[in-house]
Amino acid sequence: MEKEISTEEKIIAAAKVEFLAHGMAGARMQDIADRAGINKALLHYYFRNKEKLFEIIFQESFFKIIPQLHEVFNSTDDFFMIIRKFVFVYIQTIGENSFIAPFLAHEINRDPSRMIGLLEKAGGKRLPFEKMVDAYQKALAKGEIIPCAPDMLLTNIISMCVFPFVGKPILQHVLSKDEQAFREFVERRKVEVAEFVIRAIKA
Amino acid sequence: MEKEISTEEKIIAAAKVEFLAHGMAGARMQDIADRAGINKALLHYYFRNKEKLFEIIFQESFFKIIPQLHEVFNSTDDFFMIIRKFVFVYIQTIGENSFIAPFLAHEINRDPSRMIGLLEKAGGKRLPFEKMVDAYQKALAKGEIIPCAPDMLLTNIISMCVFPFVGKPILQHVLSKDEQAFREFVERRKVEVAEFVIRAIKA
DNA sequence: AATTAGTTTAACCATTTGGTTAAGACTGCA
DNA sequence: TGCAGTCTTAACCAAATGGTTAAACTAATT
Repeated sequence: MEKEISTEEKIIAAAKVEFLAHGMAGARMQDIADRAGINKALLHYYFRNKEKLFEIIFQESFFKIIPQLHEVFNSTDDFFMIIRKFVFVYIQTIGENSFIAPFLAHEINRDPSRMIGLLEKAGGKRLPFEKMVDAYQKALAKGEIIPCAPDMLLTNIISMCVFPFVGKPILQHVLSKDEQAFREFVERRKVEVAEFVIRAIKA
Repeated sequence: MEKEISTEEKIIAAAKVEFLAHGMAGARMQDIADRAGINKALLHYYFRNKEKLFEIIFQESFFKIIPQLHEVFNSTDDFFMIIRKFVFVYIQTIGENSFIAPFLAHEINRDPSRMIGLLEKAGGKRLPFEKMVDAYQKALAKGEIIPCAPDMLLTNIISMCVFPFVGKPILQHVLSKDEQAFREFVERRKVEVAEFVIRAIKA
């Protein structure tokens, strides 16, 4: 039985590779067409123009690594377990699509309004942080953690989860890690980052 | 007494703005010329081509926020003070040039070899990490800290210092901070990140 | 077989973009 | 004053790039 990949799917896949590698400005429609095994005219037949095609890739990438937050913070686990799960799932997800983080970082800095538009349209207005603050306050009331600004805490956690992928080439070089060693490093971080955070905030 | 800004300086300043805002692929030579108040031919008279001009901006940006590491780790301070100084200086430096971090992140991911070439040419081959390991081992021997992988520790510290600038638009939105609030947030981080790290590793 | 709608292609077009040319202006200096 | 080197400009060029057109192919539908 065959795979049956539609032309549209081939285009999307090719566009993803090109846009993630070179960004909106650096990607070439001709290269996308070549990679998809079609010609430029067909590309424009399926997706009117570069902007439209980019929008699709951006959106798909964005929602692949942004909104995992909600579910984790909804659970009835204690605060430390929430942190463990959050870190694990987040590093796992980004690691499976490791080119997305630097791509999004660049494109969002270039035009933040695109991201804001997406969030406003799709999401129930920025719940994740509020949910996280709730969990934090409960833990504080139970005396499990020391007082610390939740915005600081969340920023620290996200930074440690995301940055290794954005700064991968620098870290790889500074720490003398080849591809294999870097993968193992990321694997360890799935649990060690959480323990690091917990040691920093436990009462 | 006049300012006396040479044409060359005007070009560099203009190129910096355009390249940092749009990246190599997105920046336009015409825009750089316009911003510098000259025409394109003069631009090419001073800097042969786009690549050459980009190289200069990249290099200047790179060495502005990368090698602060050396000096801090050389001091005779105890480990905790080293961390405090490192975090403070690093966030301070990046904060003063807040567009450099996302610019470098993008360009280094696009072509890591450029960074590696720069480091090999200019630096005494990746000392910072070794220096940091030394300081770590001394602190461990004195029983000041618990055992923890130095590569993890360094990655955590750098992540928390750098990421807020790379992911600024996202963080700003998630945490509902306007420009002013974000500046104050960064200001607080200059000391709080270090204390966070210290709590996580102290014996 | 004829019709029709969706799909695919080769050739073409207009604009943008990095880069060049040739000539003029300004400067210090003999 | 004239000369030489530096600086500056308007006009121009070739290639790349996003996008279009019109024709042709394919597969169901009548």
